Amino acid sequence: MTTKPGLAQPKPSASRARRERERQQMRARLLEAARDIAAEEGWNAVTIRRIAHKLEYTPPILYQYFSSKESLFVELMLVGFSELTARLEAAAEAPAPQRLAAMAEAYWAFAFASPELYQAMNGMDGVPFGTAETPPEAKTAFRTFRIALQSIAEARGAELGDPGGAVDTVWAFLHGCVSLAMAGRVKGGTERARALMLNGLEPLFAAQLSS
Amino acid sequence: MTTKPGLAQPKPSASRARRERERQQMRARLLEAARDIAAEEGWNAVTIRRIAHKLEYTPPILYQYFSSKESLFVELMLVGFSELTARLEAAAEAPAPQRLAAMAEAYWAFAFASPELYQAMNGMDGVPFGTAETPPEAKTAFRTFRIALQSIAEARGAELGDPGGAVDTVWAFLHGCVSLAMAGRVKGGTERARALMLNGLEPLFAAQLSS
DNA sequence: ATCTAATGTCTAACAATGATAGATTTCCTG
DNA sequence: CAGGAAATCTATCATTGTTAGACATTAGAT
Repeated sequence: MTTKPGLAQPKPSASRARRERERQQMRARLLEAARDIAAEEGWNAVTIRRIAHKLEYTPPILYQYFSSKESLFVELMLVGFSELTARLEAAAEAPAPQRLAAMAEAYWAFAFASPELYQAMNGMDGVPFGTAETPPEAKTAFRTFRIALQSIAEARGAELGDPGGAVDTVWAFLHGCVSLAMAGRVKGGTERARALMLNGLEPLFAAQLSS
Repeated sequence: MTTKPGLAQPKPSASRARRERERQQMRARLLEAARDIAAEEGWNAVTIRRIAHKLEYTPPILYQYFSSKESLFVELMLVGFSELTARLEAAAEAPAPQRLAAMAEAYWAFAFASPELYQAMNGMDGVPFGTAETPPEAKTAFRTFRIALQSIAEARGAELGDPGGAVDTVWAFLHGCVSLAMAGRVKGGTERARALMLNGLEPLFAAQLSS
């Protein structure tokens, strides 16, 4: 043995990189398959065998890329936060007077464009969240939101008394509106729920301003 | 056959009533067992065999009282709405100036006193809600809330521009706060989440007043 | 070019789950 | 007491997530 056998140093040889890339692609394909099935038939229909079959593999293949079915769900949750962040960042570019509404509409649009991801992020049984530490993808989404809210306050010549609290408050309201709407629990349907959300947004935000 | 065999008339004979009563008691015991297990170990641990074993029965017993495991969940959801209604009604007795906060605290207290029911009511995968028609238990909770909000508005010499919309809006906010807090996604923990909820409540409600 | 070791994938099986059919017991009613 | 209905159990099913071990393929060193 010419080298210490303990920790295999990366050895960035020729095709080592390709193998790793292919591995990541396979992970992505598994995630996409699970997501597609969930989007079409709901999370109950997402089974290991269905995922594997969709890619023309056999069931145990999943465990070469994820430690369990649940860990695949967790990863999809992170994908969800990333996609949400992208939409929030885009909405933050809106001119200041409409920026608040744009953020809310971005949140809403994400939820209804990808309900399967939204469900994976919120409340789907089996996805722990607060139990472990908050994942960085969620922190990023939160930070994007905070910066946007602060910029809106600034544009009004005020500032947020408690920026973190303001984000939590607004986020909770948006989530509540989406959650009830998605469950079909708002009388006038989703269109009305969206209007109620936009109505409540402004006073809720204004109350977060200080000085 | 002396009578039409089609629809068996009730025949309210002697002990027929007791049988029916016992049947309802057994249903209640099954529901309670499921709820207890969920409260102690989470909904994932609620299995047909666990429920039956807890009552010293064999698994198929459940199907003599419920058409499926899911239908038992749905029934527990209804129990949840009933218990929530009871708390809301009690809170509606508070003096007008504190009544709004009392309603919110009642909602919060219910959620954290019976998280297993709260989860069964909201978002737990496998419990359809908006799909079918809204169950009467949920309508009752909603109505209790609406009457309370209207009474608060009246006490302030105003009225709600859109009573139904006001309830949906406030409800969404409360649900969002509880949901995020329960998932451990509010920075300062549940105590802070509760404070944020109470802070946001007033401006959100005030914006629902008209004239 | 060939041998060896690692990597990827499959076959076969496991225990646990929700659910059903049919036998069996228990209990009411006539 | 007899007959039937109601309640419960035994045994079994297909499906689920998961693992162990065999097989094949490829990478890297000789």
